[in-house]
Amino acid sequence: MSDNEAGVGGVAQSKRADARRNKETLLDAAAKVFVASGVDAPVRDIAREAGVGLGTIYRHFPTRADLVIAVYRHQVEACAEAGPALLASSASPYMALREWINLFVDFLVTKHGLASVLRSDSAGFESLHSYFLDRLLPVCAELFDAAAAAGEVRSDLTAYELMRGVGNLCVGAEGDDRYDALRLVDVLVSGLRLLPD
Amino acid sequence: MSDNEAGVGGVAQSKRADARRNKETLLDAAAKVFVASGVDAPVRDIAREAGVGLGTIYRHFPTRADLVIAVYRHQVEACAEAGPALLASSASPYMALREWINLFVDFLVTKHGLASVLRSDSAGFESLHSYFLDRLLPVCAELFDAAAAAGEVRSDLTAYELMRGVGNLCVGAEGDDRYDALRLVDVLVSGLRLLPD
DNA sequence: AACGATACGGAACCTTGTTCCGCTTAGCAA
DNA sequence: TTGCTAAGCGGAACAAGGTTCCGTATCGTT
Repeated sequence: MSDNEAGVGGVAQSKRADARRNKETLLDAAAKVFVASGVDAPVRDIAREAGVGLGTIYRHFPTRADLVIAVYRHQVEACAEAGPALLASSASPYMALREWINLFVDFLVTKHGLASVLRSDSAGFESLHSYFLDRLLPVCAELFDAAAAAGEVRSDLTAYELMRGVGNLCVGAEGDDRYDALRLVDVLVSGLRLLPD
Repeated sequence: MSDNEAGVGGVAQSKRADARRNKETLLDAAAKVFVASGVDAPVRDIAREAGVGLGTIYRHFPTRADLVIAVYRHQVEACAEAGPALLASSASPYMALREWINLFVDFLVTKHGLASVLRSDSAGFESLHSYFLDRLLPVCAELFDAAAAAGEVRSDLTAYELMRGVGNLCVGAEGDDRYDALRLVDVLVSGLRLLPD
């Protein structure tokens, strides 16, 4: 992590509030543009979307690649942080798991172009996949275990299997209108349920 | 195939001799530059290497991608054509097979960057891999079967297995100085030999 | 030898990543 | 509140690479 980030779960730190705000704005804008135009979208488009100058982007992210990586990590982070929050706020562990998986699927489908970045052997991208797993698997496991402990879901599978299952259902989404990954995942997650009968 | 190419095994046809010559020169120059600098080498470098202007490149290959594809096919083609030629000129089918496999390995190691092109989902690159197999497997089989028929090599494996074996030995070559794919392949091919004892 | 079609070279153009620098402004001190 | 100053900002300018265009040179034919 760079020098001006708080630890896990923190938010960009900086002397000046506007700088912090801009960095956040940029990450959001970049994410939006990446979804709309793919990860190859020009830096200028992101600057425009964020309403900032090119210089501002390059101060926060020295190269284009740094921005892509930051967006990816930012999204993984957001997804990870949502886990405990949902667990605390939802009516039941199962509902929390269900909602979290929706976020997760959003991320998977959205990252579309980011997947190719993961494969790339360009400098700086190689550790993203392991980061992804390291960060999200424990979160998924926490939610899943909580639901299992509450007797709401079957427990004859692992959190890893669940994540893989969801992930695989999302493969090839986007581009095939006849295939709704979100719906399939919903079916899968419904299938987890242990109905009291 | 474009409109001004002869059929399989042919060479570029064109009204004017200089145009034909230039196309050939370009393919060679591009291959050379790709090996030296990777498939991302600038078009200008290729023009310089070939000693022609940019316009010449773009007349023969409407886009950069067309050039890459043409080089790839050109090399597959050259490799394929070499098979029967070697069979006719070599001292024995086994020696022909051995020499052909050297060419094949050259191609594999050389295509290095081209491999990434094969994976790419950019327009125009998707059919290259199947072209590769369709064209080269029969050639390899012809040489292998000839050597087998002459009793020079063991015949308890298929040409496909041989190609896969050689291909796999070449994976990860280039970039690891401690690994010499060429030598390993030589060992493998030597192992094919049925020594009269 | 002359001529028309074909091909050539490379300057010019466009897009995109990156750098640079004068101007603005947040945060602090008096 | 008012200055002060360094952190930040915007965007023009630059660099690099793909692509286009067109005046010129060359080929093949008559």
